[in-house]
Order: sequence, then structure tokens, then C-alpha cells
Amino acid sequence: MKQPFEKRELKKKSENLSDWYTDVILKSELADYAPVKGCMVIRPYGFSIWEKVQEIFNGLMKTKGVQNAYFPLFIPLSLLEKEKEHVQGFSPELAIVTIGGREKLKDPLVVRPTSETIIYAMYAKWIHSWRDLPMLINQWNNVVRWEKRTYLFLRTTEFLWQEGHTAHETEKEAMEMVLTALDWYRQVYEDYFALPVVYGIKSQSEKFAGAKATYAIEALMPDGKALQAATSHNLGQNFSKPFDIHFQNREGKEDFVWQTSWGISTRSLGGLFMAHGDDNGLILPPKIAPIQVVIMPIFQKDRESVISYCGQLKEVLTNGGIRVHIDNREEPSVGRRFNEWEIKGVPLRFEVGQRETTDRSVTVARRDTGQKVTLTRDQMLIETEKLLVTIQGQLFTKQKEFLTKNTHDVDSYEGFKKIMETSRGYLRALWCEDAVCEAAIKKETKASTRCLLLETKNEQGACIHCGKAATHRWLFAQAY
RNA sequence: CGGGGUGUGGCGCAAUUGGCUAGCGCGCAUCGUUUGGGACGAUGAGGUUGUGAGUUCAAGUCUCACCACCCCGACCA
Repeated sequence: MKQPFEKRELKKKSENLSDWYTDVILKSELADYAPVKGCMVIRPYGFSIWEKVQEIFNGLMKTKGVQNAYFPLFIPLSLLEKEKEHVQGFSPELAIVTIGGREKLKDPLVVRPTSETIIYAMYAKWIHSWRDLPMLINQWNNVVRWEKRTYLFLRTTEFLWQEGHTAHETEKEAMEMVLTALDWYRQVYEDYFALPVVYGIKSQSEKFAGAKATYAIEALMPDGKALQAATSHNLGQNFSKPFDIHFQNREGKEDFVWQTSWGISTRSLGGLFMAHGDDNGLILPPKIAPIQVVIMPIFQKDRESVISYCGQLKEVLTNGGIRVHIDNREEPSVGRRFNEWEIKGVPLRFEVGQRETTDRSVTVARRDTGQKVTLTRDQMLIETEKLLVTIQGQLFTKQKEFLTKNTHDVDSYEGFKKIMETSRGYLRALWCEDAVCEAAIKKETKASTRCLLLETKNEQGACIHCGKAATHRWLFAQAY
């Protein structure tokens, strides 16, 4: 379909992804820069999407009995230092409070970069018996990581997330939890965000500081860079030992609990916004869109009948479970209002003027394709439901095709470098699993290991970089 | 944190070799006429030029520091 106008006020996604990304987030009123370095304000439109994520994820967690709770923002530095690898990993990006109420603190307080330590200090107090297990707790909160270079949603100094923390009797049970959480994240991305993901295990150098193993899901962005979309960690007994979280097992013996932690942050929204969308603005998948249908009265002589007809349409849709907004502003004029809602990515626009009011019909325009159809009032609800499902499906399919097209098996380092210099994307290559080699590849090509896909089979061959023996094909990409 | 760039009403821009009351378009407000893809008229509000010092009779314009943003790098699961 023709796009009759170019968005005058919006930079083009087709020309410069990062300019477009920043521009569209500000202009669609998802977020704004805050008067604090590296921080942003999530505005109501953006926050309503985050609330959707919370609703979805709370539903998923409930299936396994995970409960929400809240732990303090401050963590005594001494507590954080109990797990050596953990504090080392996080120390470069900590914000630390050294003064409180004008007095210098004896034990400085860390503004949490993640809450393992403070939560596990409590677990040690609460867990005594196998009957106390599993302990399945989640919190929705903010964390602070002092990043040098920030980017709206994708990397901000303070961000919102959920962090799930579980303790189990056995490693097997913990491992099941790790994979369950990972699959929940996959569902959020694939079923709601319409973003296909890959998932697997992180290399030693990329894993969470203090974890035994980290699993992650990764999404591919339009510029061929990969976004670490969510992570799930098998903590083993790495924390339960220093934090002394022990219990009497079913045989009456003392043991330390097996733990997991997992999180998805507001970064995920950045991926959502960046992946979909075009030169005209955002395109929100219907299942995550705060507004699925915007009804746009077009005023002529008989305003009252148009407005009242729009109200009737809204009622039918709302009763059908569809999220609707009526834009009955008189200003600005129609074209401008159309454009506003396009930038905001609302999946469907209902145009209702004198014609529709008289005919008892509605003209429906799709945000993703620009196509318009006319529906009668009687078929409206069912057809709208169908359209929303179709749009959701087509957005996913489009992303899936992009993912497939940009995933390459490579067997020569020359070929590897060439792809990284052009289209980027995912590269599946044999790697010796030596961290030195991994670092060299990153330095030379910007590609780092993203993960070892869970379904990857053994394969004998030579490392793409050093030629030493390799047994698995790892997934490489430039990371966001 | 290093290299480069930018900074003038909300946005985009202008302002001669340092010189007079810092202009213009869009947007915004009020009223009226309008409304099927970015309406029109009238009236009006809004800046002391990112911040702070300095040089000068005189600074948007020159100097220094700082800040913010953008690009590149380092860093960052």
C-alpha cells in the first residue's frame, strides 16, 4: 500500500537505525531523557507496556508457584563481598552510598546492581528443612549499574526488571527451574513481542558473575546485532555455601541448597521497539500494544451522531476484550492525528465519519501494511479479532524470516570477518572454547560468543580462529 | 574514560570583520471558519543564545573550565 506521507518529524529507520530509534522513542512518548546522566523517564505510554509485561510474566510465574516479594534497595558492601567472583564482576559498575544523614558510614551501602546477596542473606534465615523447599520468590524492582555509555531502554544506569530467586533440594530440580524460566522468557518474546529468539548456554567469560552456568535468550536486531534478551542462571551452590543456606534433607543430613536466579528487564522493550517499526514509527504487536484499536471520528456536519456511533463501536470492542481508545480531539486535523497514532504504533485505526455512521460500518486501516478495509458493524468484532491475530502472526513471520536469513554457518575465518563487516547477524562457527581465542575474535571482528544453542550437536573440527580442536558450533554476533 | 563533532524560544534554522531592541518557519494559546492523510484567518505568548568565569567601551560571535547530546573506541553478562 502507498504511504502517502513521509513523517516529517521522524528520522528514517531505513537510513539510520540508531537515529530513528532514539527519535521514535522520544516522539511516541514512550520515554524521555531525565535530568540525570544515563537515566530516563518512562512515560505513561511506555510504562503501560511494561505493565503488560508484568501482567504476562506474573501469569507465567504463577503456574509454578513463584511469589512476589520485595527486598531492600541497599546492600551492605560486606554482604556483597561474600561471593568473590560476584563482587569482582560487579565492582566496576557499582554506585555506593558512603554518607547517610551527614555521617560517614562504617559499612558503605551498595545500591543494588542485582539482589542475590541480600536475598540469600534472608534465605539463610528462612530455610532449615527440605520442607521449606523449594523457595520460589520474585521481585519487580529497579537496579543500578554505572554504565559508561547508555542508550534509551537498551542500557540505562537505572533500569527496571524482575529477578527471580529460587532455592532447591537438588541440582536437577534447580536446573529444571533454570530452563523453565528461560522458556517463560522465550514465550514473552515470541508469543507477545512477536520476536523469535534463540537460546542457549553462555561461555565462561560471558556468564553471570558468581554463577555456575548462565543461560540466555538472544534476539537479533535489524542492524544484525544481537540483544541479550533475558538470562537465567544456575547458581549451583556458589552462593548457598558462603551465605550458609543449609537445610536438613530427607535423609536427615545437612546440605546446601541449589539455587537459580533469572531476570528480564526494561531492555526487552528496547528490543521490541527497535525490531518492529518502520519509517512511519513504531509498530506494536497487538498482544503487547496498550491500545489495539484507535477510533478516529472524522467530523463533518453531524458531529453528535458520529460521536455517539463511535461510542457504540467502542463498547462492542471493549466488551469483546479489545483495548480501545477514542481520539475525539477536534484539533489537530485528521491527517496529523493519523500520523500521531502511526508513530505510536497502534495496530489498527478505525476511521469513522458521516459515511460509516450512515452505513453502520467502519473503515479499518492496518498500521503494519497500510491496507484499508471496510467492515460492517455486525462483522466488526469478529473481523477485528481476526485482524489482530493476523498482524501478530505476520510480524512474527517477518522477524523469523529475517532471523533465518541472517544466521550463517561459517567455516572460514575470512568468511566470518566478511560477514561481520557487512550484514552481520548470527554466525555459527566451531570454536575451541578457549577464552583467549574468544577475546581475539571479539577484538578482530567485534563478534562475541552469544551462546551455545541448547540443541547443538557434537561436531568434530577445527576452531575457526586458532585451528585447534573444537567440538561445538557456537553462536557468534556483535552484542548490543 | 579517550578521540572527534554539536549546543541560539518546544522543534528546525538565521544573525556581516565582536556593534544598535537576537530574526524567520513550524509548533503553542485564544477566537472564528474548518476536518475522509499533515487546514485557513486574526490576535497573542514564548529566548537573552547549554552553564560558569574571563577578555573588551561592547560578546550569540573571542578565551578557559564545566555540562549535555551525537559518532567512533575502551568498558559493559
